[in-house]
Amino acid sequence: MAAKKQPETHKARTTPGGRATSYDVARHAGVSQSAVSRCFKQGASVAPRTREKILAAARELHYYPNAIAQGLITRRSNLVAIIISNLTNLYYPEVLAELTQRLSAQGIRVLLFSLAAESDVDEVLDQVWRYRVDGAIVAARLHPEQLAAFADRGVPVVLYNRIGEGVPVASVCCDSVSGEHALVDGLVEGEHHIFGIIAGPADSYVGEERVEAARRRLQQLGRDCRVVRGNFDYASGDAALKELMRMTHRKMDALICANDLMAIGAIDSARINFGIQVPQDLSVVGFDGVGPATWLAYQVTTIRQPVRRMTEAAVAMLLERIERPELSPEQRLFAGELLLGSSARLG
Amino acid sequence: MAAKKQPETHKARTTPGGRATSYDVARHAGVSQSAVSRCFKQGASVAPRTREKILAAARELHYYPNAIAQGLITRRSNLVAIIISNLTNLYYPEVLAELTQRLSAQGIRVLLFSLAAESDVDEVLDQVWRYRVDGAIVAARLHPEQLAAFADRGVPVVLYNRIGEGVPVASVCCDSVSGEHALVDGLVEGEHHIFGIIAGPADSYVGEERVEAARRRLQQLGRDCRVVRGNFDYASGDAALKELMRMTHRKMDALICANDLMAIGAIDSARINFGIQVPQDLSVVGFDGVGPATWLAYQVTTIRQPVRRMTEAAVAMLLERIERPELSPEQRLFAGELLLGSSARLG
DNA sequence: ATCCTCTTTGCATTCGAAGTCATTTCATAT
DNA sequence: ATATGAAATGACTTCGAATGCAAAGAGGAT
Repeated sequence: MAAKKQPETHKARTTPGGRATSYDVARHAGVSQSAVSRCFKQGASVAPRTREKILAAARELHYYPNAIAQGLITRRSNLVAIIISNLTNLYYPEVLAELTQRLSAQGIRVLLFSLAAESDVDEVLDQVWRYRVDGAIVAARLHPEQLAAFADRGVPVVLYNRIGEGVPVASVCCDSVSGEHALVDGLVEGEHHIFGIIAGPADSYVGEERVEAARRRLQQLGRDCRVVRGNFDYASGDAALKELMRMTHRKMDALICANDLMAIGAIDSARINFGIQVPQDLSVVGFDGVGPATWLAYQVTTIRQPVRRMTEAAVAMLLERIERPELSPEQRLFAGELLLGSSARLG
Repeated sequence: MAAKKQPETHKARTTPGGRATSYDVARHAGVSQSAVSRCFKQGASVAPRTREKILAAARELHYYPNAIAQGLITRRSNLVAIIISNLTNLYYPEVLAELTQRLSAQGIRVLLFSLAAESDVDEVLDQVWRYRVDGAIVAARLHPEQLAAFADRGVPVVLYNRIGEGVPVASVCCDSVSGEHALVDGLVEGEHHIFGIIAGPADSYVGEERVEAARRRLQQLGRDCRVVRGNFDYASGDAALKELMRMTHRKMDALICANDLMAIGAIDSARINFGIQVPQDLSVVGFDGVGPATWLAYQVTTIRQPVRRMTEAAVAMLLERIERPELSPEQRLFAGELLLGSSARLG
């Protein structure tokens, strides 16, 4: 009947209000705490009858293993930090949702950190260390020292759409170069002459990379271009377009934008503020393949990032590194898909 | 020199790779572990000189208190679960970012759960219990039993833009009724005659509430209307518009949409598929006040939800209830702001 | 110097589950 | 019936920080 003897420090608490512990379940089922623990561990040795008893007791007491206590003893929190700078980017929510669901499917929980300003990174990292996350997926700019901190602490990181500048880090990116080449080549073949570029903010890795790629390709093909900087949002697309129209005396006939949102802002601005026809008078291309890019009013010709494959790769790489921290940094580059919309006349 | 005597079970580990514990810091500073603990606790009694020594040692060893261990002993994880059904909704990313930042500012971390399907709720809750979150903010549909589970376990919840159907629960919502009244009144005064409504999915609380409010108001004012169901996304706005045009033999001149995204889909569809002028031939109104609603091409007349105030309230209510679990459920209703765009001719 | 109070400090215990090790149970082989 | 190995089980310790309690120290008043 009664279990041999259990340290009586754990007094009976039949869980009203408070939550049941493995001791409660053990007492209820007339077994030891160890048995309860084993019962919830895959592949442990428990007799079928005992398991039944324990599971019944657990169900009755609404027992759920305390992940906090598990984390403490196993040194595995099953938590992964996701650090994203600006969730309002329109492209990130999709990424976040995908990552979260994929990690969940692997039994891993997401600790979300959303930055209002890049300067908040250090405070965020402070918390990341405290929670002993098993790893991190980062879509925000990290200084080399910050990356080094991850390495020092043995916390695997995977960067999303950025690389460790100078420091080797695992990362997944969408290939800006091939994407921009496809766009530029198409535009050039489409007989455009005056090129404009709307760049992203200077501190954006992909922004700079895309613009550089486009610019170089244009140069290779003997085309000149004007560049104006935006900040990835709709309003800056509008503003940049106005600026470019001024700079080119309204002669610009091809516009390359560092992301879709600015492309959309520019298209609206061209049509509404200047009465310009897109794509007849002006071809506009973007990058990302966000939802609004396919809206009837825009149908932006753009490069769609393979978000599903990228997030899948990010999660896979992270999990690999959690299991085997010695794995060397690897960079995976995914080609985007050219989405032929009707915002540009490609050749 | 050496500290009196410390249980020698904690062997010297100078933290290379592994992370320093309070014992490591204690040894390094020549004090007891308790002192280290107190040093990191607000308002504890530590002599200034000792504090200095300890902080220096902590800095040197890169010590960060283990939040997992803290959570175990204090029974406070400082974690809050945020459960959101569809992050792709365009409205939620903003909410999520706000919530996350506000909670962070309060020293609370966010455990994010994003649902692919509503049926996943139970699995998610399982994890919520395991992680002993201090509370939860939920923007997803919960059954009464699921809500009861929160109450049983003493985990405070705040619902966002939904209410506990039947069960009293703390919640913040944007007032659909006053919002729709303003829109409907404006449309009626603007001399519209054939009204259409694009509803949200049947399982959306706000969707149903908005449509009901609009419908009743129209009825009060003696106007009839046709209702077609969408699912809150762009494509369904397009589809619903087509359906409504068919139903009204293209005579509809006022369209009320349960959210902005469908309003935008409908506007595009009207203009592009039917060559209808908005707002000259058809007035369209939405709800939410999401980013794209203010784009030049749309300028949707809509009700903007006071997201900042709502998230602030949600966080405040949750924290209150974490401190004082006995607080009774409260429902806070925020009036939205009528955003006069140019997608509708209001009187 | 003595006594008393208030502040510092350390010891020991606690949180809840995992896992090591030793012991018991049980089925099978002889 | 006995030996043997495998399976099942329990006692105990551990993870890292917080905290009640008692002891030690620091000032102040007398």
